[in-house]
Amino acid sequence: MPQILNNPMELSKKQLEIIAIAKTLFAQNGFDATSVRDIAQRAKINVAMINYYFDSKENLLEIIIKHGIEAYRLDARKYNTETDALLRLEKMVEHYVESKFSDLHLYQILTNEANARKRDSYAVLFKELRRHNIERLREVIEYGVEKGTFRFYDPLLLHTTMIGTFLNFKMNKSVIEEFIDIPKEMTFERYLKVELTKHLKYILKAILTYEH
Amino acid sequence: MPQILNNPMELSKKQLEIIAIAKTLFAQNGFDATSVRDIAQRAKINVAMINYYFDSKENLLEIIIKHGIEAYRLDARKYNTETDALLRLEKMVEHYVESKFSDLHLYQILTNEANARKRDSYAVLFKELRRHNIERLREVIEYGVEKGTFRFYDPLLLHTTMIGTFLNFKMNKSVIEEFIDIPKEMTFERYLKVELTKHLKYILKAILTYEH
DNA sequence: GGCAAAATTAAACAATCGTTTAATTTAAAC
DNA sequence: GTTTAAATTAAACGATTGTTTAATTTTGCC
Repeated sequence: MPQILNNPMELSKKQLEIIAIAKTLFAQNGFDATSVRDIAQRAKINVAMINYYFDSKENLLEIIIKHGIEAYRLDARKYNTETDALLRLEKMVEHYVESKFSDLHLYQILTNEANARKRDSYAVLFKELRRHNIERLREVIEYGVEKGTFRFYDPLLLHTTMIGTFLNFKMNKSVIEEFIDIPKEMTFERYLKVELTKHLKYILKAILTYEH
Repeated sequence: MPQILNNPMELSKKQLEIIAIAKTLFAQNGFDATSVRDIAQRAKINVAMINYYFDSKENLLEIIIKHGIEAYRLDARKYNTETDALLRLEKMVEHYVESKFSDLHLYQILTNEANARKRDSYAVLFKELRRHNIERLREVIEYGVEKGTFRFYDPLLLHTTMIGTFLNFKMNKSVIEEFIDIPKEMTFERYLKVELTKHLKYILKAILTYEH
């Protein structure tokens, strides 16, 4: 008699532990290249427990995504306090990077799987999330235009550049390590976060204030 | 007695046909989610022929990558004819987008697999390619700086933004189709190429001429 | 036409996959 | 302490995986 998962947010400690391990493996090796036995071994549980807890491997992925996706939703209240358009933009970038870094593994899974599995329910969730964030970006741009600080620029294109830069930055760890020597006292992730924030602020300001 | 593949560039018609089909499937579904039987069925050949021609599925992937990766190498002669720094930058972007679009499927495979399989030989090739292209970008930037047209900006970061924007633009087909209505007489790919080129030119010019 | 090499086939291989079963242990409730 | 449900286990399930085998067909050459 398996435990029924009516509410995906009500997860036991053991389930959260399995989720954390599965998330890491899915992000590192991909969904298909990760077997339920890999997960079970790392979590020190019996293989059958995964089906007992999550019904199926596919459903485990769905629960992982549904459980974490809200962390990536831009919250306007986090930056709308700034009245200066440039400062508001900067604050939005900080909030944006912060939210992505809150769960890097999940975001990698989302980008990998949501594109390979366009049919599934979480692809819809991902799309809705993207639409939400593009709208938030549009608001910040239009605010700056009203204030006379910005020229208007397509938020869809800007969002594409932001997401793309973020993902590529994160994926190219090995290349970056080769090109730049990171201060000893800094972790790579910390460095990534600081430099990415700086870079994104710079390019967004440049694009939105560019006189062509 | 299988045919030995001493020179990966000497491929028969049948082999090229298999490669084309495998490339599409690997890009669409991922390497692991594509079975050799899927490939054989689509190519209308016996499953054993894949091992006969390519030794193994893994080796097929390697041959696909090695066979096509050179198309992505930036060739300075394609844009160095321009003496104006801005025009040279624009020409480089055109050449850059053109090269990526010459084989979209392969580029998707590269980004998906080169990150999941850091150990393999083609990951090294991919890294070397990236290094080459970053250096070409650096030259264009420094040329503009010498001419007094540009301010210097880190080519690694710029390259990250270019690649990332490109990949995300390409992956988000469904979102873009929702936001923008594409002229009936235009294919989505064509639209993607035109808009991406325009966008990349704009943001690069903005970043490199930004007065902060 | 005969012959050797290459190409192609169906079938089987062992390994691994996600999942289910049925038995057993643990935990909670009374 | 007994009872009932939940948790956990080892084992097996059928399906699919990449690959190999051994037999057959096709091809190119003299």
